[in-house]
Amino acid sequence: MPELPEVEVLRRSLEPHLVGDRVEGVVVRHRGLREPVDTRALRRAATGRRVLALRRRGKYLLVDLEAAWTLVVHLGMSGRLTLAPGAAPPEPHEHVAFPLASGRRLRFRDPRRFGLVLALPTAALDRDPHFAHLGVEPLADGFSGETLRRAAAGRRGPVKSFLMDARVVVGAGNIYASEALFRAGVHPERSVARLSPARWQRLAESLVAVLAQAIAEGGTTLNDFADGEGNAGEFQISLGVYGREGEECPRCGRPVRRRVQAGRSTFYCPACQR
DNA sequence: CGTAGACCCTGCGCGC
DNA sequence: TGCGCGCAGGGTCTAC
Repeated sequence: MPELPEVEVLRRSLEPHLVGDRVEGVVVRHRGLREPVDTRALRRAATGRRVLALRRRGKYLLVDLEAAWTLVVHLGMSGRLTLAPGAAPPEPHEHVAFPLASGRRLRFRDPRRFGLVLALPTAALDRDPHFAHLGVEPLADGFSGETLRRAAAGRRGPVKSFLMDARVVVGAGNIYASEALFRAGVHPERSVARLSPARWQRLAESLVAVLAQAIAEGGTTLNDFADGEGNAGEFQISLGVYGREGEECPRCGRPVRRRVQAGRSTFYCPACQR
């Protein structure tokens, strides 16, 4: 479900409802996520704390709490984080829930259990192994083609894998990597060693533009993405190539192709992307 | 060192 | 209708 735009849409939708509320407890129904849920650590960090702010780093949602604790939530492929009335019965796959002083419940649901919920000291986030290796934020000031070009120096391999490498730049997953490459006219299998500075710049600008537009349109809802209030996104209407194998390229009209790269589907137009 | 592939897990849509 | 297969928005570990 979630790449950078979806997590950012979620953050914005939850923020006004969550900030100022207080976590009253932690309910863990299934601790077998990407990493085992540490119930005691979550309770110690969160119980009785007010929510101070919601932030995002890459595809991680960060819930800053009093006493310098931060809840870290990653949605994996199928995770959802929503606010529910406190009396609502647990949904299927509602693995972790946080009852709130307002009477509501923040619930984490994740059928595939590739997601993550943990607590860390706020000041230690950058040093934590989950974050220490992460690359630049594409929507931060200063991100440019030069950022990408420098990171690619001495590297090999296809540019699509490079764009999805969180050690380089965070936030682009399978959808937005394909879309940024399409907008930039860059073939997904082109080697990073063979891209001119001008084309790196086009690629960086395309990535920023596609992420920003996706956020503005509420994210991409292919199957089940919804923000914290349950609203679906609309960016899927604006997708140029992703999931459109065989359909007409919106630019040249020739059929969009799909091929598997590093185990993931890549969609592209062989005529427009070189 | 960097890259490719397997793997974690459940659910859905498709073709037979 | 039922069943098996392939596929799915992520990340990490291992083998080369």
